[in-house]
Amino acid sequence: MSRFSDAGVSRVERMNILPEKVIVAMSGGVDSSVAALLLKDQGYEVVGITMQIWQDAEPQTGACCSLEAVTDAQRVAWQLGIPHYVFNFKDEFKTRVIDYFCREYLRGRTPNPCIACNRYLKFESLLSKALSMQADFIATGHYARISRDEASGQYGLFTGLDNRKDQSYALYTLTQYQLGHTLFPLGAYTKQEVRRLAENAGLQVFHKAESQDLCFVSAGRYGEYVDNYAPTKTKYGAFRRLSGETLGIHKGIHHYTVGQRKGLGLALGQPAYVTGIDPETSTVWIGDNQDLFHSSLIAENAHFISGTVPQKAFPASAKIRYSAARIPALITPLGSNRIQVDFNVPQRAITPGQAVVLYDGEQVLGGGTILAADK
RNA sequence: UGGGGUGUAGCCAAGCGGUAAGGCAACGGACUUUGACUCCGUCAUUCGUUGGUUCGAAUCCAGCCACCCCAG
Repeated sequence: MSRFSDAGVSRVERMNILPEKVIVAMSGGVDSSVAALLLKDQGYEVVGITMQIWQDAEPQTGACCSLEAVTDAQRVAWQLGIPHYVFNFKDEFKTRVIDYFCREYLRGRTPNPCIACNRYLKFESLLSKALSMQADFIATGHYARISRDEASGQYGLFTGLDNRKDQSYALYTLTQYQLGHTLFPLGAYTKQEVRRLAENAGLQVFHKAESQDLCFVSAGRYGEYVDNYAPTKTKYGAFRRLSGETLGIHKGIHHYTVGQRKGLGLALGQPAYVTGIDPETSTVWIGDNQDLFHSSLIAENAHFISGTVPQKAFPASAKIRYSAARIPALITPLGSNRIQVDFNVPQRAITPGQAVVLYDGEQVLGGGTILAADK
């Protein structure tokens, strides 16, 4: 079975017009490889690009952008018969992702580097680069869908059809302009189907493990990463109960996040969780699981994909972390790009720095950065 | 150096003569394109110590050591 069967002849070629050009961000993984494969089969003029973002000579393995990624991506591109280039985005990655990442932790907040990487690296820097190369689109291996409403001309972002792999959460910052120049070829596929497509096409990456963990930090050592990044700004502090009782000494607020249980070293007889972080006093607040539930939050830097900021409260569903269910909520615009989200059901561990993403069914409406849990 | 009490894994703690529960923590794994959560698994050949009694002791007895409390 070969992907070179005539089943792949695209509508574009049949229509006998110049094929549209698309730049595919190839990480060397299964997903972006199949994205390129699908686009090629659909008749696009496909160019593969691997974004070089690692900082040192010690790139991580098993992450989305490691050094091995380049050779894997090259091999796939060669198999597909498409050009492949490696572009250096090291400096931008440093300022837009790593600096942000460390800065947020030092502020007692919990960053989401994947969202920042998507927003600035892929859909600003890479898109800009692609357009300068006369490309019509960029494409990635994200599990999400884009559609255009013919009547209004508006683009919509939707969840990936494979609910287990849906990555729309990390794409909520996209704009109409970006959506108009983006393709997500995997949006209608399941992970299983994607692996099968890769296997059938003879791509050796079909069995590669899922990428996970931070791509720029060794597994499980992000705390040390921040320590090294800003050795003079990290400092020890106290674990304290809401009652004021001091329970112990912690390694620095950047080692903790709201809802965290592991790594506290507090043997209290009951599981202990981080309920809050105060950067002013370097206090990490400790409580029980039940202390983590809140039904309301305030988010800042709200973004609406439609480009129109709602003026009055509206119902939607929302999720407060990547792997969470969408929960019915009432969204209230507060002005200054802030929104209030009131959930029907209390949510566990609403965490400052993380994103709250708003949905209408399967459509992503937008989102914001959580400032604080409320009530 | 009077009296009383307690000594079981990093912490808490069952056990009361029949061959070391449980919780917390820790560690490992699964899950996961962020941080987390969750789930699964591992974790005392040994019960402060030295002897004794017994077929058999963490469990009974004695000495010693440590800590705590109450007294003068």
